[in-house]
Amino acid sequence: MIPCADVYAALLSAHGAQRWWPGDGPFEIMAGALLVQRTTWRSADIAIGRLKGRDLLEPESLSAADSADVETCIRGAGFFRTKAARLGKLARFVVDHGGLAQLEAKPTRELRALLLALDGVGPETADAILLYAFNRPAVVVDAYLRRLAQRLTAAEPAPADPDLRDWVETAIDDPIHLNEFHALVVVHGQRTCRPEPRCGSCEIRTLCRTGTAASAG
DNA sequence: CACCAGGGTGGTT
DNA sequence: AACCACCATGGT
Repeated sequence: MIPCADVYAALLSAHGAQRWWPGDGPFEIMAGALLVQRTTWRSADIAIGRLKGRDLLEPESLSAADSADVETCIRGAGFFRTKAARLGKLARFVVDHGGLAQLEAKPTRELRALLLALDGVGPETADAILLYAFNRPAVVVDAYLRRLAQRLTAAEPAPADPDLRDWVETAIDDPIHLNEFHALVVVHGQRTCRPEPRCGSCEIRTLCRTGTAASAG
């Protein structure tokens, strides 16, 4: 398989540095990771703004908030009942562990296990939180990366998640570049590496081998 | 109208 | 382990 470093270089050349290091603190990033599930960042960001406007984007206030108030703020981000309940559990989790500083002091392994035990936090969200909120070297394996890998390799069956993780880890090991790589994969996936049959003219198509007669050119 | 958007959970086979 | 329905709104 093509080295991940080559793909990284091609994506960077095609799209430029994304600089996705979100600000406004770890807890907001954790909440954002839950809110953005199966929706757009635009919708999630609006929900974040509404929560912040009511001072609900802090562990203490959110854990004590009325669920209906949270639902009102985040309705536009979809699955609002489910996500409101999960946000409450996330806030409670942080409070019960003595605040963010206590969590930040934990080793990555332990922190990941704690995150995975949370309602609504699976592998992708846990790694996104580790990377973006806690600045740990985590590989985010999402649908865009799977699609990109499948187009790169035309493998049948598609590469498994652990293989994708290893593929990235062997090329990139620091959080800043893992962050940038993930951002580039997402941007590329949104702009051109679209679901079939609307796969666009790909900037890194020289690296792709789709195996189909129409696009093998 | 059909499909997609930075998933995860619980139940079924 | 693989597969499925479900959660729900907003944009194209």
